[in-house]
Amino acid sequence: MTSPAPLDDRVGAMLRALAEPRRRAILRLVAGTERAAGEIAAEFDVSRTAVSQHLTVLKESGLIAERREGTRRLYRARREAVRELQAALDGIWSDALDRARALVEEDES
Amino acid sequence: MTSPAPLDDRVGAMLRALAEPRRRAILRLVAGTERAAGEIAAEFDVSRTAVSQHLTVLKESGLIAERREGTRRLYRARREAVRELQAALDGIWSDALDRARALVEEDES
DNA sequence: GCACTCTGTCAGTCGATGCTAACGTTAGCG
DNA sequence: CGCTAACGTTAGCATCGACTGACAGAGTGC
Repeated sequence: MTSPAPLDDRVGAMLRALAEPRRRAILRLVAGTERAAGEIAAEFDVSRTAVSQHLTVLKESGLIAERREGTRRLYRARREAVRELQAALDGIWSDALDRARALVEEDES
Repeated sequence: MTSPAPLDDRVGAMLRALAEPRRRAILRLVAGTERAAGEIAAEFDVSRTAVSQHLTVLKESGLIAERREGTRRLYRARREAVRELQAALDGIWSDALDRARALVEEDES
């Protein structure tokens, strides 16, 4: 499977990563185009350190992938991860249906 | 339109709201079934105050709707809001395509 | 009006997190 | 090997956000 860690953990990690505006901007930047860390950092008014930390968070959430090439590190957005997140959002309602069914059974007992 | 506030602000508010595990649990709880505030609070081991604040955050993000009935306040998840969020996530890549096109034009100049 | 219920709001505490500055690490070049 | 470039990592600081306890308000029944 694609889930070495529990699914809700990974979804939570992605949502926490996306909660930060700057991380969303970074994700948009590496969507479709692979970019190097310094290249990304140059786009923002914060230190490279801060951007590097954001990249770490995004990477650990699975939203971006890292590839090394010499001293450079290239990043790209993982669309599959976003799809997984979108599916999990749908799951909110299917879980709700399960609970509704359970309630009905309780009433019938 | 459905957007009195800029779209990215609303998306950001939703993501920030969903970043909190307890708020996700609350959202699941009111997905499909309308529930009262106290009823929701009873499901968790935190004070009603905390739950009330979570409900406020969720409401301001647009993820849930509030309806008053007597002294009670009933909450339900707004699936439309989640759909809007999912669409915004897709938008990450369409924006990327726009940028890619712009880059091509630059190269051609 | 009085009491009781259901709920939101305010003030204050404490841990989480985003930031900067200084340092460590790895790859390539002479 | 020495030097530089491109990164990540650590320590320390400031702000944010989740929580609790005490209080306030609106609705219902007596």
